[in-house]
Amino acid sequence: MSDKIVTRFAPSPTGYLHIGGARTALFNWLFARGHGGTFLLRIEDTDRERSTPAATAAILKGLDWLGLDYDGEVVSQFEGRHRHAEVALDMLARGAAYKCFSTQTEIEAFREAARAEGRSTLFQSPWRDADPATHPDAPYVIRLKAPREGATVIEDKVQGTVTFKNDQLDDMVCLRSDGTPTYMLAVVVDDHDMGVTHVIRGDDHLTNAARQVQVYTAMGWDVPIFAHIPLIHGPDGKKLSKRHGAVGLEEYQAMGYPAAGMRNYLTRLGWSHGDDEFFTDAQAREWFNLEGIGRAPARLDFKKLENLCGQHIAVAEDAALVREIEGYLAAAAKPALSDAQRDGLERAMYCLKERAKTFPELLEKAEFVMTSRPVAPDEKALKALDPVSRGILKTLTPQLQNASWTRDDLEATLNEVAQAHGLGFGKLAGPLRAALAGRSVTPSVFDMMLVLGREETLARLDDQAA
RNA sequence: GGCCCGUUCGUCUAUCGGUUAGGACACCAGGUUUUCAACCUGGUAAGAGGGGUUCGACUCCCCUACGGGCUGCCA
Repeated sequence: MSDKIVTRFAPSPTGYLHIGGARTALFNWLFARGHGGTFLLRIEDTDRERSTPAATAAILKGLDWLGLDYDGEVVSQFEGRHRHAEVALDMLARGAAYKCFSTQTEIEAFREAARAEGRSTLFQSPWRDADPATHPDAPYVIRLKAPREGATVIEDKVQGTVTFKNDQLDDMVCLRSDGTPTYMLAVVVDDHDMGVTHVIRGDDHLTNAARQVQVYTAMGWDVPIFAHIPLIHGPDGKKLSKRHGAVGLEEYQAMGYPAAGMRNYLTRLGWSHGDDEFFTDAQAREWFNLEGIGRAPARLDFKKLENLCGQHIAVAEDAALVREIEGYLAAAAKPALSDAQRDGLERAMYCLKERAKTFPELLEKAEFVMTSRPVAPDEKALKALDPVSRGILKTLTPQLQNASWTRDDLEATLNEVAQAHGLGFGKLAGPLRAALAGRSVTPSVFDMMLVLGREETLARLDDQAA
């Protein structure tokens, strides 16, 4: 295949960016970027009732956070409505479509009767072969004159060859009675006009694909390559919904997952490249292919997400992490970092990033560098600061006064002190940790001393010493 | 109801007719340890059920069960 690959993500702006939609976008992006292709974004806003600018904004924000950049301008499907109508009229002119004057109440009655008799509820319009001379002066929709014999076949890259008998497919509405196009028509026209070569989308569109192929055929257009990917399910195997917790991508940012970890997890969910679990964006782009996509729906597993996120945090650059954490704080509506905190965080990052899976966890361990004197110990820290321990801290100060401030020397000094008191190092580390951080969960005491520096360290010890 | 898709350890998956069915996360046990995290060693754990086809099926076919999707002048 020498033609350039063009993919697209086409969400409808009716809410937040669904986690499943985000994965669909990711697959399209990965496929395009990995093959030197183009990744387009089109907002399916033909449903004027439900589409909102806020939802579009949420989608853009979500894609931006996930790091999925699209080529060109965002396409509004609604704005192409005249073009869509033009195609509908074209099909009408060439006899591939027809005007249907059946009212919605008539159709409803037809379906009810069909249901009652156990017949197929697919609507069969009496106007399909009507003589135009008999057309009333009334509102009408334009329906596709779909073939009734034979079958429509989808060659799907994920689902394989899927055959639909044409008598199972109805004459879909292309143009509504108010003259606006339906989604079914609009996708086909837009995908064709935008030169989309690969349609990668949720498998809830698999049946739709058959109807859409009929439009391509009616217009004599090339049918794109389809890849219908399985939907994501909740931990209980049911379709993912709000009762499972987070479904909107923005919630994941607010929970403090790094975007890189999210990308890795989402890529690996339902797609595989041998036994590779943890990979970089570059590797993902290089490895991603349609063949590796599974056919069964996958369930969300937060533990695995966390594990992957932890690995990505560990290998990320310090400055980049600080920036991403600031984004997290904003998304979670938490107080922003002060300049001093930002500096401290970056200095301490080297010892924080290897022990956290999420940003809240990282920030918890960063507390020692985020607070300023006097440090207020929490309950657990207070327990470590009993009178005896406070006494030991006091004897520590002179030793530290003259110690050279390197990890090795601090370690040696502290071990000596512990021995002098006949204690294991653990007994000394507890109070030290409490005095330095006011917390019981922190990086190693040596790292804290190094990050804090001699002066601050001694001051904090002095605050708690007795 | 009709049509379509799916079903390997708890979870994500490898396998593409011949394997002691592999890996990762999670879990359990032990080790290490300065709290947390990490790390080391070992372990538990899977082909939905039933029929075929075949010398041989997780792999191919059929049926059933279960899950999902579509069946809109929603997308």
